[in-house]
Amino acid sequence: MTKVTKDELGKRERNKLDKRERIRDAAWSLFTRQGFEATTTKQVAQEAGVAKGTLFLYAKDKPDLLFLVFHDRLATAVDEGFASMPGRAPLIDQLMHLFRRIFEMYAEHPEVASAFVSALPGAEGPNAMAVHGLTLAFVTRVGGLITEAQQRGDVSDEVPPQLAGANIFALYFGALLGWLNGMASLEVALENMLRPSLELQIRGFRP
Amino acid sequence: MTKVTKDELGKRERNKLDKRERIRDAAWSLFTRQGFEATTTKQVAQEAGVAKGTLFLYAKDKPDLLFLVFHDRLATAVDEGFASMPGRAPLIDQLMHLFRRIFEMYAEHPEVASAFVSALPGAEGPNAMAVHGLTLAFVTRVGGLITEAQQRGDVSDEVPPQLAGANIFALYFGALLGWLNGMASLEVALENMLRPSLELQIRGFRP
DNA sequence: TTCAAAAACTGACCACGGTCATAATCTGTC
DNA sequence: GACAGATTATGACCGTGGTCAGTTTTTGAA
Repeated sequence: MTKVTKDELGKRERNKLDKRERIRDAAWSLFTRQGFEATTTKQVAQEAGVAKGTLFLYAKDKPDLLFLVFHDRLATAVDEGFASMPGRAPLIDQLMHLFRRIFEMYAEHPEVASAFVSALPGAEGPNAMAVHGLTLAFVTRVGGLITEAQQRGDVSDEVPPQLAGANIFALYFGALLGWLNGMASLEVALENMLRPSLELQIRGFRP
Repeated sequence: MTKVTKDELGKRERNKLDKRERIRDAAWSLFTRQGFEATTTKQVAQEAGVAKGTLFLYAKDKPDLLFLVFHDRLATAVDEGFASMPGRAPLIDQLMHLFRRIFEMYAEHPEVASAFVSALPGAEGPNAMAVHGLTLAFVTRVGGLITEAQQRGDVSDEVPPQLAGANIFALYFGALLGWLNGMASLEVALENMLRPSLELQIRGFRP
Protein backbone atom coordinates (compact mmCIF):
# COMPACT_ATOMS: atom_id res chain seq x y z
CA MET A 1 0.00 0.00 0.00
CA THR A 2 1.70 3.17 -1.20
CA LYS A 3 1.27 6.51 0.47
CA VAL A 4 -1.12 8.63 -1.55
CA THR A 5 0.26 12.08 -2.27
CA LYS A 6 -1.60 14.91 -3.88
CA ASP A 7 -0.56 14.32 -7.49
CA GLU A 8 -1.26 10.62 -7.35
CA LEU A 9 -4.94 11.27 -6.93
CA GLY A 10 -7.46 10.78 -9.67
CA LYS A 11 -8.62 13.75 -11.68
CA ARG A 12 -11.81 13.83 -9.69
CA GLU A 13 -10.18 14.14 -6.31
CA ARG A 14 -7.67 16.68 -7.56
CA ASN A 15 -10.35 18.89 -9.04
CA LYS A 16 -12.31 18.74 -5.82
CA LEU A 17 -9.32 19.77 -3.75
CA ASP A 18 -8.53 22.59 -6.14
CA LYS A 19 -12.05 23.92 -6.02
CA ARG A 20 -12.13 23.63 -2.29
CA GLU A 21 -8.99 25.73 -2.04
CA ARG A 22 -10.23 28.29 -4.51
CA ILE A 23 -13.48 28.65 -2.60
CA ARG A 24 -11.64 28.92 0.71
CA ASP A 25 -9.28 31.58 -0.57
CA ALA A 26 -12.02 33.56 -2.33
CA ALA A 27 -14.16 33.52 0.82
CA TRP A 28 -11.26 34.59 3.00
CA SER A 29 -10.26 37.38 0.65
CA LEU A 30 -13.79 38.77 0.44
CA PHE A 31 -14.60 38.36 4.14
CA THR A 32 -11.49 40.24 5.18
CA ARG A 33 -12.00 42.95 2.59
CA GLN A 34 -15.75 43.52 2.98
CA GLY A 35 -16.76 41.69 6.14
CA PHE A 36 -18.81 38.53 6.46
CA GLU A 37 -22.30 40.02 6.25
CA ALA A 38 -21.47 42.33 3.37
CA THR A 39 -20.15 39.47 1.26
CA THR A 40 -22.65 37.56 -0.86
CA THR A 41 -22.35 33.92 -1.77
CA LYS A 42 -22.59 34.97 -5.40
CA GLN A 43 -19.43 37.05 -5.02
CA VAL A 44 -17.59 34.15 -3.43
CA ALA A 45 -18.64 31.86 -6.25
CA GLN A 46 -17.52 34.35 -8.89
CA GLU A 47 -14.14 35.00 -7.28
CA ALA A 48 -13.60 31.25 -6.89
CA GLY A 49 -14.57 30.64 -10.50
CA VAL A 50 -17.41 28.24 -9.77
CA ALA A 51 -21.17 28.37 -10.07
CA LYS A 52 -23.20 29.43 -7.07
CA GLY A 53 -24.65 25.97 -6.62
CA THR A 54 -21.17 24.46 -6.46
CA LEU A 55 -20.43 26.51 -3.37
CA PHE A 56 -23.03 24.57 -1.45
CA LEU A 57 -21.42 21.29 -2.34
CA TYR A 58 -18.39 22.41 -0.34
CA ALA A 59 -20.17 24.24 2.47
CA LYS A 60 -23.60 23.55 3.87
CA ASP A 61 -24.49 27.23 4.12
CA LYS A 62 -22.88 30.63 4.36
CA PRO A 63 -21.64 30.24 7.97
CA ASP A 64 -20.06 26.96 6.96
CA LEU A 65 -17.77 29.02 4.71
CA LEU A 66 -16.46 30.65 7.88
CA PHE A 67 -15.56 27.23 9.24
CA LEU A 68 -13.89 26.34 5.97
CA VAL A 69 -11.64 29.39 6.13
CA PHE A 70 -10.92 29.26 9.88
CA HIS A 71 -10.18 25.56 10.17
CA ASP A 72 -6.62 25.74 8.94
CA ARG A 73 -5.86 29.03 10.64
CA LEU A 74 -7.08 27.68 13.94
CA ALA A 75 -5.23 24.40 13.56
CA THR A 76 -2.01 26.26 12.77
CA ALA A 77 -2.38 28.61 15.74
CA VAL A 78 -3.03 25.70 18.09
CA ASP A 79 -0.13 23.64 16.77
CA GLU A 80 2.25 26.58 16.96
CA GLY A 81 1.03 27.36 20.44
CA PHE A 82 1.75 23.86 21.67
CA ALA A 83 5.01 23.59 19.75
CA SER A 84 6.48 26.77 21.22
CA MET A 85 5.13 26.17 24.70
CA PRO A 86 7.69 26.14 27.54
CA GLY A 87 7.77 22.57 28.80
CA ARG A 88 8.48 23.15 32.46
CA ALA A 89 6.74 26.44 33.08
CA PRO A 90 3.83 26.73 35.54
CA LEU A 91 0.51 25.58 34.13
CA ILE A 92 -0.94 29.10 34.06
CA ASP A 93 1.96 30.31 31.94
CA GLN A 94 1.60 27.40 29.56
CA LEU A 95 -2.08 28.08 29.14
CA MET A 96 -1.64 31.81 28.68
CA HIS A 97 1.07 31.16 26.10
CA LEU A 98 -1.31 28.91 24.20
CA PHE A 99 -4.32 31.19 24.37
CA ARG A 100 -2.27 34.24 23.51
CA ARG A 101 -1.27 32.61 20.25
CA ILE A 102 -4.92 31.82 19.49
CA PHE A 103 -6.18 35.27 20.45
CA GLU A 104 -3.53 36.85 18.25
CA MET A 105 -4.80 34.84 15.32
CA TYR A 106 -8.33 36.09 15.90
CA ALA A 107 -7.10 39.64 16.46
CA GLU A 108 -5.82 39.81 12.87
CA HIS A 109 -9.39 40.19 11.64
CA PRO A 110 -11.64 40.77 14.64
CA GLU A 111 -14.85 41.32 12.66
CA VAL A 112 -14.57 38.08 10.75
CA ALA A 113 -13.41 36.30 13.89
CA SER A 114 -16.47 37.59 15.71
CA ALA A 115 -18.76 36.21 13.02
CA PHE A 116 -16.93 32.89 13.22
CA VAL A 117 -17.12 32.53 16.99
CA SER A 118 -20.72 33.70 17.12
CA ALA A 119 -21.68 31.14 14.50
CA LEU A 120 -20.00 28.26 16.32
CA PRO A 121 -22.74 27.26 18.77
CA GLY A 122 -25.11 24.87 17.09
CA ALA A 123 -23.38 25.01 13.72
CA GLU A 124 -23.93 22.21 11.23
CA GLY A 125 -22.28 21.24 7.96
CA PRO A 126 -19.07 19.42 7.02
CA ASN A 127 -16.69 22.26 7.84
CA ALA A 128 -18.39 22.94 11.14
CA MET A 129 -17.86 19.27 11.99
CA ALA A 130 -14.17 19.59 11.12
CA VAL A 131 -13.82 22.57 13.45
CA HIS A 132 -15.68 20.66 16.11
CA GLY A 133 -13.13 17.88 15.72
CA LEU A 134 -10.34 20.41 16.20
CA THR A 135 -12.01 21.56 19.39
CA LEU A 136 -12.26 18.07 20.81
CA ALA A 137 -8.61 17.41 20.03
CA PHE A 138 -7.72 20.71 21.63
CA VAL A 139 -9.57 19.92 24.85
CA THR A 140 -7.80 16.57 24.96
CA ARG A 141 -4.39 18.20 24.54
CA VAL A 142 -5.15 20.68 27.31
CA GLY A 143 -6.13 17.70 29.42
CA GLY A 144 -2.68 16.32 28.60
CA LEU A 145 -1.11 19.45 30.04
CA ILE A 146 -2.96 18.79 33.29
CA THR A 147 -1.64 15.23 33.36
CA GLU A 148 1.90 16.51 32.85
CA ALA A 149 1.42 19.03 35.63
CA GLN A 150 0.24 16.22 37.87
CA GLN A 151 3.40 14.26 37.11
CA ARG A 152 5.40 17.33 38.04
CA GLY A 153 3.46 17.47 41.28
CA ASP A 154 2.00 20.87 40.47
CA VAL A 155 -1.58 19.63 40.28
CA SER A 156 -3.46 17.31 42.59
CA ASP A 157 -4.04 13.76 41.36
CA GLU A 158 -7.67 14.15 42.41
CA VAL A 159 -8.30 16.47 39.47
CA PRO A 160 -9.71 14.61 36.44
CA PRO A 161 -7.55 15.89 33.55
CA GLN A 162 -10.23 15.76 30.87
CA LEU A 163 -12.76 17.56 33.03
CA ALA A 164 -10.17 20.17 33.86
CA GLY A 165 -9.46 20.56 30.14
CA ALA A 166 -13.15 21.02 29.43
CA ASN A 167 -13.49 23.63 32.18
CA ILE A 168 -10.49 25.55 30.93
CA PHE A 169 -11.95 25.49 27.45
CA ALA A 170 -15.29 26.81 28.67
CA LEU A 171 -13.56 29.69 30.44
CA TYR A 172 -11.46 30.40 27.35
CA PHE A 173 -14.54 30.39 25.18
CA GLY A 174 -16.38 32.73 27.52
CA ALA A 175 -13.47 35.16 27.52
CA LEU A 176 -13.25 34.91 23.73
CA LEU A 177 -16.92 35.76 23.32
CA GLY A 178 -16.68 38.64 25.74
CA TRP A 179 -13.63 39.98 24.00
CA LEU A 180 -14.88 39.76 20.41
CA ASN A 181 -18.28 41.22 21.18
CA GLY A 182 -17.16 43.81 23.69
CA MET A 183 -14.16 44.77 21.57
CA ALA A 184 -11.68 45.30 24.34
CA SER A 185 -8.02 45.31 23.36
CA LEU A 186 -6.11 42.08 23.01
CA GLU A 187 -3.99 42.74 26.08
CA VAL A 188 -6.98 43.63 28.25
CA ALA A 189 -8.84 40.53 27.12
CA LEU A 190 -5.85 38.32 27.87
CA GLU A 191 -4.57 39.82 31.11
CA ASN A 192 -7.67 41.31 32.70
CA MET A 193 -10.27 38.78 31.63
CA LEU A 194 -8.80 35.42 30.70
CA ARG A 195 -5.86 35.20 33.09
CA PRO A 196 -7.78 35.93 36.32
CA SER A 197 -10.47 33.54 35.19
CA LEU A 198 -7.98 30.73 34.60
CA GLU A 199 -6.11 31.50 37.81
CA LEU A 200 -9.30 31.16 39.81
CA GLN A 201 -9.95 27.79 38.22
CA ILE A 202 -6.39 26.60 38.74
CA ARG A 203 -6.57 27.49 42.44
CA GLY A 204 -8.68 24.37 42.74
CA PHE A 205 -6.04 22.22 41.10
CA ARG A 206 -3.51 22.65 43.87
CA PRO A 207 -2.49 19.48 45.71
CA MET B 1 -46.18 61.78 41.20
CA THR B 2 -48.58 58.86 40.94
CA LYS B 3 -47.54 55.34 40.13
CA VAL B 4 -48.30 54.63 36.49
CA THR B 5 -50.26 51.41 36.03
CA LYS B 6 -51.12 49.81 32.76
CA ASP B 7 -54.56 51.32 32.24
CA GLU B 8 -53.39 54.82 33.07
CA LEU B 9 -51.24 54.88 29.99
CA GLY B 10 -52.11 56.78 26.87
CA LYS B 11 -53.70 54.96 23.99
CA ARG B 12 -50.36 54.93 22.18
CA GLU B 13 -48.45 53.19 24.92
CA ARG B 14 -51.26 50.73 25.52
CA ASN B 15 -51.46 49.78 21.86
CA LYS B 16 -47.73 49.28 21.75
CA LEU B 17 -47.77 46.99 24.76
CA ASP B 18 -50.69 45.06 23.34
CA LYS B 19 -48.98 44.53 20.02
CA ARG B 20 -45.80 43.55 21.72
CA GLU B 21 -47.65 40.89 23.68
CA ARG B 22 -49.52 39.65 20.65
CA ILE B 23 -46.29 39.35 18.71
CA ARG B 24 -44.58 37.58 21.60
CA ASP B 25 -47.40 35.09 22.02
CA ALA B 26 -47.78 34.45 18.31
CA ALA B 27 -44.05 33.85 17.94
CA TRP B 28 -43.97 31.51 20.92
CA SER B 29 -46.97 29.56 19.71
CA LEU B 30 -45.55 29.11 16.23
CA PHE B 31 -41.99 28.36 17.35
CA THR B 32 -43.15 25.64 19.71
CA ARG B 33 -45.54 24.16 17.17
CA GLN B 34 -43.33 24.29 14.07
CA GLY B 35 -39.85 25.07 15.29
CA PHE B 36 -37.90 28.29 14.86
CA GLU B 37 -36.51 27.70 11.39
CA ALA B 38 -39.77 26.43 9.97
CA THR B 39 -41.66 29.50 11.14
CA THR B 40 -41.72 32.49 8.80
CA THR B 41 -41.93 36.09 9.93
CA LYS B 42 -45.01 36.40 7.73
CA GLN B 43 -46.76 33.73 9.78
CA VAL B 44 -45.86 35.44 13.02
CA ALA B 45 -47.21 38.73 11.72
CA GLN B 46 -50.46 37.13 10.57
CA GLU B 47 -51.04 35.27 13.84
CA ALA B 48 -50.30 38.44 15.78
CA GLY B 49 -52.65 40.43 13.58
CA VAL B 50 -50.07 42.97 12.43
CA ALA B 51 -48.34 43.74 9.16
CA LYS B 52 -44.98 42.18 8.46
CA GLY B 53 -43.21 45.52 8.71
CA THR B 54 -44.64 46.10 12.16
CA LEU B 55 -42.85 43.01 13.41
CA PHE B 56 -39.53 44.69 12.82
CA LEU B 57 -40.49 47.67 14.93
CA TYR B 58 -40.64 45.31 17.90
CA ALA B 59 -37.73 43.03 17.04
CA LYS B 60 -34.62 43.91 15.08
CA ASP B 61 -34.65 40.64 13.18
CA LYS B 62 -35.94 37.10 13.40
CA PRO B 63 -33.52 35.94 16.14
CA ASP B 64 -34.58 38.98 18.16
CA LEU B 65 -38.04 37.40 18.30
CA LEU B 66 -36.44 34.54 20.22
CA PHE B 67 -35.13 36.99 22.77
CA LEU B 68 -38.54 38.59 23.00
CA VAL B 69 -40.19 35.28 23.85
CA PHE B 70 -37.46 33.95 26.15
CA HIS B 71 -36.88 37.07 28.19
CA ASP B 72 -39.83 36.61 30.51
CA ARG B 73 -39.48 32.85 30.72
CA LEU B 74 -35.83 33.18 31.67
CA ALA B 75 -36.49 35.95 34.20
CA THR B 76 -39.20 33.86 35.82
CA ALA B 77 -37.03 30.76 36.00
CA VAL B 78 -34.16 32.72 37.55
CA ASP B 79 -36.38 34.47 40.08
CA GLU B 80 -38.05 31.25 41.08
CA GLY B 81 -34.71 29.56 41.35
CA PHE B 82 -33.38 32.19 43.73
CA ALA B 83 -36.63 32.44 45.65
CA SER B 84 -36.84 28.72 46.39
CA MET B 85 -33.13 28.34 47.05
CA PRO B 86 -32.14 26.84 50.42
CA GLY B 87 -30.44 29.66 52.31
CA ARG B 88 -27.91 27.69 54.29
CA ALA B 89 -27.11 24.82 51.98
CA PRO B 90 -23.61 24.29 50.61
CA LEU B 91 -22.77 26.51 47.64
CA ILE B 92 -22.76 23.62 45.18
CA ASP B 93 -26.29 22.65 46.19
CA GLN B 94 -27.49 26.22 45.85
CA LEU B 95 -26.01 26.49 42.39
CA MET B 96 -27.36 23.16 41.25
CA HIS B 97 -30.80 24.10 42.54
CA LEU B 98 -30.67 27.30 40.55
CA PHE B 99 -29.39 25.78 37.36
CA ARG B 100 -31.79 22.87 37.57
CA ARG B 101 -34.68 25.31 37.51
CA ILE B 102 -33.22 27.02 34.45
CA PHE B 103 -32.43 23.79 32.62
CA GLU B 104 -35.97 22.58 33.27
CA MET B 105 -37.32 25.70 31.64
CA TYR B 106 -35.20 25.06 28.55
CA ALA B 107 -36.11 21.38 28.56
CA GLU B 108 -39.77 22.21 27.95
CA HIS B 109 -38.97 23.01 24.33
CA PRO B 110 -35.41 21.90 23.61
CA GLU B 111 -35.44 22.76 19.91
CA VAL B 112 -36.53 26.33 20.42
CA ALA B 113 -34.21 26.62 23.40
CA SER B 114 -31.33 25.43 21.24
CA ALA B 115 -32.07 28.09 18.64
CA PHE B 116 -32.24 30.69 21.41
CA VAL B 117 -28.96 29.75 23.05
CA SER B 118 -27.16 29.37 19.72
CA ALA B 119 -28.32 32.83 18.68
CA LEU B 120 -27.12 34.49 21.89
CA PRO B 121 -23.47 35.10 21.08
CA GLY B 122 -23.13 38.34 19.21
CA ALA B 123 -26.84 39.06 19.09
CA GLU B 124 -28.07 42.60 18.55
CA GLY B 125 -31.45 44.31 18.79
CA PRO B 126 -33.58 45.62 21.65
CA ASN B 127 -34.71 42.26 22.97
CA ALA B 128 -31.23 40.84 22.79
CA MET B 129 -30.10 43.77 24.91
CA ALA B 130 -32.82 43.03 27.44
CA VAL B 131 -31.67 39.41 27.71
CA HIS B 132 -28.11 40.61 28.03
CA GLY B 133 -29.23 42.76 30.95
CA LEU B 134 -30.80 39.72 32.56
CA THR B 135 -27.52 37.88 32.19
CA LEU B 136 -25.52 40.63 33.84
CA ALA B 137 -27.96 40.76 36.75
CA PHE B 138 -27.77 37.00 37.02
CA VAL B 139 -23.98 36.97 37.21
CA THR B 140 -24.17 39.65 39.89
CA ARG B 141 -26.63 37.61 41.93
CA VAL B 142 -24.44 34.54 41.66
CA GLY B 143 -21.59 36.71 42.84
CA GLY B 144 -23.80 37.57 45.80
CA LEU B 145 -24.09 33.89 46.64
CA ILE B 146 -20.29 33.73 46.79
CA THR B 147 -20.21 36.68 49.16
CA GLU B 148 -22.77 34.98 51.41
CA ALA B 149 -20.73 31.79 51.35
CA GLN B 150 -17.69 33.81 52.37
CA GLN B 151 -19.61 35.26 55.32
CA ARG B 152 -20.52 31.70 56.30
CA GLY B 153 -16.84 30.83 56.10
CA ASP B 154 -17.41 28.30 53.33
CA VAL B 155 -15.42 30.22 50.75
CA SER B 156 -12.05 31.91 51.04
CA ASP B 157 -12.05 35.69 51.25
CA GLU B 158 -9.33 35.69 48.60
CA VAL B 159 -11.89 34.75 45.95
CA PRO B 160 -13.27 37.79 44.09
CA PRO B 161 -17.06 37.21 44.13
CA GLN B 162 -17.82 38.81 40.78
CA LEU B 163 -15.04 36.91 39.03
CA ALA B 164 -16.27 33.71 40.62
CA GLY B 165 -19.77 34.51 39.41
CA ALA B 166 -18.50 35.09 35.90
CA ASN B 167 -16.57 31.80 35.93
CA ILE B 168 -19.58 29.89 37.15
CA PHE B 169 -21.67 31.46 34.45
CA ALA B 170 -19.15 30.49 31.76
CA LEU B 171 -19.18 26.88 32.97
CA TYR B 172 -22.98 26.90 33.07
CA PHE B 173 -23.14 28.30 29.56
CA GLY B 174 -20.71 25.70 28.27
CA ALA B 175 -22.74 22.90 29.80
CA LEU B 176 -25.92 24.40 28.40
CA LEU B 177 -24.48 24.52 24.89
CA GLY B 178 -23.19 20.98 25.15
CA TRP B 179 -26.51 19.75 26.41
CA LEU B 180 -28.76 21.46 23.88
CA ASN B 181 -26.62 20.53 20.90
CA GLY B 182 -25.65 17.05 22.04
CA MET B 183 -29.17 16.32 23.22
CA ALA B 184 -28.30 14.36 26.31
CA SER B 185 -31.07 13.95 28.87
CA LEU B 186 -31.73 16.64 31.42
CA GLU B 187 -30.45 14.53 34.29
CA VAL B 188 -27.26 13.55 32.48
CA ALA B 189 -26.57 17.16 31.56
CA LEU B 190 -27.11 18.34 35.12
CA GLU B 191 -25.43 15.57 37.10
CA ASN B 192 -22.76 14.27 34.73
CA MET B 193 -21.75 17.48 33.00
CA LEU B 194 -22.63 20.59 34.98
CA ARG B 195 -22.18 19.35 38.55
CA PRO B 196 -18.66 17.95 38.14
CA SER B 197 -17.68 21.07 36.27
CA LEU B 198 -18.93 23.35 39.04
CA GLU B 199 -17.43 21.14 41.74
CA LEU B 200 -14.02 21.39 40.11
CA GLN B 201 -14.30 25.18 40.06
CA ILE B 202 -15.52 25.36 43.66
CA ARG B 203 -12.56 23.28 44.85
CA GLY B 204 -10.57 26.44 44.32
CA PHE B 205 -12.89 28.46 46.53
CA ARG B 206 -12.05 26.59 49.73
CA PRO B 207 -10.45 28.62 52.47
C1' DT C 1 -12.16 2.96 -28.10
C1' DT C 2 -16.73 2.67 -26.50
C1' DC C 3 -20.13 3.05 -23.32
C1' DA C 4 -23.01 3.26 -19.21
C1' DA C 5 -23.15 4.41 -14.51
C1' DA C 6 -21.61 7.57 -11.02
C1' DA C 7 -20.12 11.82 -9.54
C1' DA C 8 -19.75 16.66 -9.89
C1' DC C 9 -21.29 21.02 -11.80
C1' DT C 10 -24.55 24.54 -13.29
C1' DG C 11 -27.62 28.66 -13.08
C1' DA C 12 -32.48 29.70 -13.42
C1' DC C 13 -35.53 29.71 -9.89
C1' DC C 14 -37.94 30.48 -5.34
C1' DA C 15 -39.15 31.63 -0.58
C1' DC C 16 -37.66 34.27 2.91
C1' DG C 17 -35.99 38.11 5.85
C1' DG C 18 -35.86 42.73 6.00
C1' DT C 19 -36.71 47.85 4.09
C1' DC C 20 -39.02 52.05 3.20
C1' DA C 21 -42.15 55.45 1.05
C1' DT C 22 -46.69 56.16 2.16
C1' DA C 23 -50.86 55.99 5.02
C1' DA C 24 -53.18 55.90 9.32
C1' DT C 25 -53.46 57.07 14.05
C1' DC C 26 -52.64 59.51 18.14
C1' DT C 27 -51.52 63.74 20.94
C1' DG C 28 -51.63 68.33 22.71
C1' DT C 29 -53.10 73.09 21.52
C1' DC C 30 -56.13 76.67 20.21
C1' DG D 1 -64.01 70.29 17.21
C1' DA D 2 -60.27 71.35 14.21
C1' DC D 3 -55.74 71.33 13.22
C1' DA D 4 -50.50 70.39 12.87
C1' DG D 5 -46.90 67.65 14.22
C1' DA D 6 -45.24 63.37 15.86
C1' DT D 7 -45.52 58.60 16.22
C1' DT D 8 -46.79 54.12 14.59
C1' DA D 9 -48.45 50.88 11.04
C1' DT D 10 -48.54 49.09 6.44
C1' DG D 11 -47.47 45.87 2.52
C1' DA D 12 -45.42 46.06 -2.06
C1' DC D 13 -40.89 45.54 -3.05
C1' DC D 14 -35.90 43.89 -3.18
C1' DG D 15 -31.65 41.27 -2.64
C1' DT D 16 -30.13 37.23 -0.57
C1' DG D 17 -29.26 32.44 0.67
C1' DG D 18 -30.19 28.14 -0.77
C1' DT D 19 -32.35 24.33 -4.10
C1' DC D 20 -32.70 21.12 -7.80
C1' DA D 21 -33.76 19.27 -12.48
C1' DG D 22 -30.93 19.01 -16.12
C1' DT D 23 -26.08 18.85 -18.04
C1' DT D 24 -21.23 17.78 -18.19
C1' DT D 25 -17.24 15.26 -16.69
C1' DT D 26 -14.90 11.30 -14.90
C1' DT D 27 -14.30 6.54 -14.23
C1' DG D 28 -13.56 1.70 -14.92
C1' DA D 29 -15.09 -2.32 -17.42
C1' DA D 30 -15.46 -4.64 -21.69
